[in-house]
Amino acid sequence: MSEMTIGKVARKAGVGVETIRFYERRGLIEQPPKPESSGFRVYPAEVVRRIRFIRQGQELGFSLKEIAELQSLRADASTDSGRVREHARAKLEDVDRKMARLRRIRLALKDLIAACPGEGAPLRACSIMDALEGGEKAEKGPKQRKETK
Amino acid sequence: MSEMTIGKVARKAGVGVETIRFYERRGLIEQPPKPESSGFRVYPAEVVRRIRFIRQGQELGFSLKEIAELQSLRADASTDSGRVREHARAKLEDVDRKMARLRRIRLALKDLIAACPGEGAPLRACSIMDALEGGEKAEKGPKQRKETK
DNA sequence: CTTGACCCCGTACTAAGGTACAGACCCCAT
DNA sequence: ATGGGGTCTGTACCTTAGTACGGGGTCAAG
Repeated sequence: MSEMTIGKVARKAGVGVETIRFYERRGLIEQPPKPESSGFRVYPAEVVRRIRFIRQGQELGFSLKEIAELQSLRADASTDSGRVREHARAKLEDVDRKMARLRRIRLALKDLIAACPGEGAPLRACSIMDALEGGEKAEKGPKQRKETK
Repeated sequence: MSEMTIGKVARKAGVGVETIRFYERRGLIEQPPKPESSGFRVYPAEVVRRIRFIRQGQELGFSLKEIAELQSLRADASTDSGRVREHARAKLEDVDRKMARLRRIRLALKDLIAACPGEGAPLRACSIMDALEGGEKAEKGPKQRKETK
């Protein structure tokens, strides 16, 4: 039951079959065995998970190249675990940065929502940029410093 | 001091001048006044912030179109605050979804790092996909359900 | 043994988001 | 007044990530 043709994988993963072949060319998913005569790709169920991982990664702003790197990060007997660890650490920092930014945007959106009354109410003026401002160390002091050039 | 030419803005924001003009064409930054004779764009300091917002948004997986929408979300006397609130709420959910995904990837990376010993050590086999598996409600039961088609 | 639904490969086309000229203009320091 | 930067508009080109064929093979049902 865990073997599927490309079309079925595509439907399950919510992408087109062309996309799967494209990912294969890019090395994002290993090419599956094509049993003699029939020449059709036969996929293990797991590939659906991998494709979904790819799409989620993209929605988070990772390029296909970065996603490939993430996927190839694996700790096992055949890899240099030190290098993998370092690489993973770098990616982790990346992720943490993204999360920090999302948190700021999140707060800005909440500010904005709070500024918009439900039905008839005060309505404090507010934009995303203003709201972000609040979240940052807004330098209030005298504005003469640096960047004279 | 707060007025700048395009080149200076570009340097401060860390992008090329062409990029700024491109954003202008796309309506991501309003075109600044070009004082008579000189014909050069003159920018207020604020535009640097806006450009940085655009770039951060992109790193988080928002398209320029979405970023433009975010930027135009503003609560003030001239807008329909109800619509703005709804829109902001939708974006907030978007952001929350992204954060949830990042958290999963984050945990997977930590698993991976933990699986890689510092200098000589056990080394548990582990890949991103395996680590993500752990984070999800991995259905362990008998695998015969649904998707017969 | 034909027909409809899939699959194969290869190549071409798209859309988004820039990036790079070309040819001309402006400005100010020497 | 002139030369080196910087800017203007406009068009062309590039990369990433698909999407869409065209021409052909496969497979199971009827």
